[in-house]
Amino acid sequence: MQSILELRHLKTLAAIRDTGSLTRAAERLHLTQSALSHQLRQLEEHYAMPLFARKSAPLKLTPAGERLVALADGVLPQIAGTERDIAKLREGEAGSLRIAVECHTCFDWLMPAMDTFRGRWPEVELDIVSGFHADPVGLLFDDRADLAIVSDIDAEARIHFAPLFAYDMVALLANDHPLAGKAWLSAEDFRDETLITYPVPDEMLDLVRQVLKPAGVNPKRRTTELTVAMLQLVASRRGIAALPRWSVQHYLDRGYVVAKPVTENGLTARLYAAMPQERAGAAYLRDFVDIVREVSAAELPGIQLAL
Amino acid sequence: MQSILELRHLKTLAAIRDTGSLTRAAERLHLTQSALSHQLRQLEEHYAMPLFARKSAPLKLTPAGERLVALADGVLPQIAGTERDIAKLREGEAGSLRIAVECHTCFDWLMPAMDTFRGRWPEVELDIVSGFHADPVGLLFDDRADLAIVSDIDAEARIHFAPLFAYDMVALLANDHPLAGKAWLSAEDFRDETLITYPVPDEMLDLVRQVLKPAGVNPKRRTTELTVAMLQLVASRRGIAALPRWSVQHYLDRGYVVAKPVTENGLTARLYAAMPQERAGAAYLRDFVDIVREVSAAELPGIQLAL
DNA sequence: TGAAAATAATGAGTTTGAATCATAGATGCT
DNA sequence: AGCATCTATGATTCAAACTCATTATTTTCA
Repeated sequence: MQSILELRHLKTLAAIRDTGSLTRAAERLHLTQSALSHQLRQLEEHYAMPLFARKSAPLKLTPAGERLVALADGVLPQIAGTERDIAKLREGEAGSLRIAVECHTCFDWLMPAMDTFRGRWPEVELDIVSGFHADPVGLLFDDRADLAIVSDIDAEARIHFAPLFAYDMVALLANDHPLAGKAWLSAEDFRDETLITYPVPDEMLDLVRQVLKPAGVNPKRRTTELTVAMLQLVASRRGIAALPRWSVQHYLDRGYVVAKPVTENGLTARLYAAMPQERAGAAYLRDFVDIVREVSAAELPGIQLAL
Repeated sequence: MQSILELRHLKTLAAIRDTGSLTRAAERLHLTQSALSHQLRQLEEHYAMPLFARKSAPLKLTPAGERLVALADGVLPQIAGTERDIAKLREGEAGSLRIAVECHTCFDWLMPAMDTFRGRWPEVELDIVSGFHADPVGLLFDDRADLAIVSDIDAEARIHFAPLFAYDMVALLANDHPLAGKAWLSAEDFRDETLITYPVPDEMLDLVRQVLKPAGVNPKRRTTELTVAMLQLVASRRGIAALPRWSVQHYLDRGYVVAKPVTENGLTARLYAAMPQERAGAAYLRDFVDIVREVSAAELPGIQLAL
């Protein structure tokens, strides 16, 4: 009558607690909903107790379930810590992580991710390659950066692209803007407007690169460094901006401006971490990618981890 | 490239550290040596590092192995604690554990086992049924005890016998005793000696019940309550005693008296915990049995857990 | 040092059981 | 009510954990 409990079960329980449903937990663990249901049934049979109050959404834990989740919260970080320590033994404590960033909004999630990383890998030299570069991947080849945050994959043989997350870009308009009545905006809608952007090359603006340029639309421009300034200009009817929905959700909730999808199907931006192929196996680089995904999923509303 | 580590591996590593060999660890885990060897190889491949320094006995851990064992030491008790808590949720905190003991030497391991038990199950009423009873199992039927420590299994249908451990009984003689030259003692050797025992009925003395009585040998007796007093009498050439080897190892190491096996193959005593069948499933009773086995294996030299 | 004994590693074969697939049953939402 | 979403169940598949049989290695002891 020995224990059947394995770490697998603890990971499942923690995921269910985090996501509130078997289906979403299964997705996160790259398993099927059925697999988790079977796991749960096995545990409940073994302990001869229910672990979740069924017939309720979100799934609610029983005291026994709570106890197991508390165990998971205690144990899983210890496991992760040990595996990091072993990677350090294998690869050495040190290393460098110079991050090249091309997008302004990236700093919103990059800072907390770097904080977490610094705590876990204190010996790794952590830095941001300053300035906005038209070709951040080039910095990898020149050994001026170890990792670049990019928004598309160019088929570079020597570069490994690790998916981070995806999110919707939305166009922002003044509440009383004539286009505010439309369900979504087309490229043509931008032709006679002023486009408010960050001061970066066109190739780095998803809206321009993926929508306006292909349609031959090239509106007037106005630039600013700050997201709040862009919102201020939009609200003052000085033009239209396009930003990640998560970066402006706060202002949308307060009715400060309105958001419209770009094109009928919306405009989805995808972010990747680009690394030199031969170093992509390094534990601290892979852990950085994991941290970014964790932190972003927790802090940015409405992003998708699967892309 | 996610973790393959499971609790199974941690249990294996801890067992190897405790026993110092794959073979003994496998025995303890009720697996084959081959299974553990495969497990280890899998782990070492996954971490791309050796976990043990081969070509040495006892097996010596590498730093990575040490780290994993440290993890096991941190995690496994948490698992056990959680499973106890769940059992308490299922069966209630309370209960009673009145222990009937028939052997004097049992107190040597019973006290520390009870201490550990009290820490883990503070709500269970813990008691020793005092006095030495000729039929401790009878106390179970009368509901005057919940568990009895006995040295043999009578085929009682309503009683469950959980094996505790086995050990060798040895005869103790003064260093210059005439029989001290023999390799082992037969029943006949006792005929003209004085047998020094605890003051209990003959049925409770393994030597008498299993060796002397069958051979029709009934030597003179002298009794005392205390083990040290028995050793004192033996050393003073007042007679021969028979005690568990583990209980007198300390004195043997110091050459205070000499020990001889009884009969050519020795006299092996076996201890069992007897419980009413219908209550044998209770988590705290099963945990008590586990605690006794753990504590005894750790404190009593030369006992066997498998019997 | 060399032979015998003990222990670990290896590879093939078997079995277990964890996951998936397909589907039925619940539950919640408008 | 009825549709959409989520969970449970049973059959099936498949990976991998274990055992068995054997070889290789290490330790012990004459």
